[in-house]
Amino acid sequence: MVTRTSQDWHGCPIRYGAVILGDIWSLLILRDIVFKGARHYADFLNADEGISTNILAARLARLEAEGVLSKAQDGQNKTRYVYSLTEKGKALVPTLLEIMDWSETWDPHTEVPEAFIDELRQDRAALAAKIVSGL
Amino acid sequence: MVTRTSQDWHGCPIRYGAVILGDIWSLLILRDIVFKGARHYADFLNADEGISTNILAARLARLEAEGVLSKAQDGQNKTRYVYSLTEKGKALVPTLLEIMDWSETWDPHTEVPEAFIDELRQDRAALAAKIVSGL
DNA sequence: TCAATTCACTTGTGTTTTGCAAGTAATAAA
DNA sequence: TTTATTACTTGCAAAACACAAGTGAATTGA
Repeated sequence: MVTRTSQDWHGCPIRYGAVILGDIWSLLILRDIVFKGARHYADFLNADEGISTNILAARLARLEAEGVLSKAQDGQNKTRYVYSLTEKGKALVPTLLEIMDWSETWDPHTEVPEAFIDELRQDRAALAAKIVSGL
Repeated sequence: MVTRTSQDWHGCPIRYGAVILGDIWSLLILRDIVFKGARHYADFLNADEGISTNILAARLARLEAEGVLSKAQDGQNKTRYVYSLTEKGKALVPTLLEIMDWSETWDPHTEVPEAFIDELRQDRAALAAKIVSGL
């Protein structure tokens, strides 16, 4: 049987995607890195979503293990690590944009800048490429 | 345009989307309804993912409360209920397709029929419309 | 007609995960 | 040398979850 923590989740594309996207904290970490310029542990902690430090550490480790994030030392400073998206991680940007489009349409409280949504709906691929190039 | 330094998005679209998509079971329920023709409680239970009955009931209730699913009596039979996607729920199909595209690309174990992936990559909007029309 | 079965759940119990507070080790700055 | 920063780990209580069993309404079969 397949449980939530099972390693054997492969085969179905939705189920595979759910390993990363089917988790609130992983989604918010990706958001922070793509749209808010988060790069360090403290950036994610201070995103005001209230993630616990142990959960953040676990999620970062999992995203790294899944090949979505990579972790590297930050220059000279040996206490700092920089988290960045791998190619596999960057390839999730269109999915994030699709979620944003859906939320903007269906949630009355969601407020995305109009220029952004216009750009998104006019040519999503171009916007995705632009965002990825700025990462 | 929205830059990485834009901090003040009043209703964050990713966070809103995470309410529904940031949950493994909700994603799998949506998959079952869109791609496997699941309509009844038992269909979701027997999807061989090992969801517990209490969790399934909780997720169906939440998806209904969020306006993604609707629940109706199944014809004469008063013990059966039919779950179906609302317009808001149908609007999630493109996101599911995007996830499938990503998984097919990045997970070597994911197996999506080639004809499906071809159709998806050639004209995703058309495929989404076709799937939605069949729901 | 009435016991058996189907269906959609709910309840109880033990386990796992999470939230929260505090602590730690390694560097860096003062 | 002391204090601060950074990225965590640890411990504990609370919540969520998995699993098994049970419930009640409706339907089917004899």
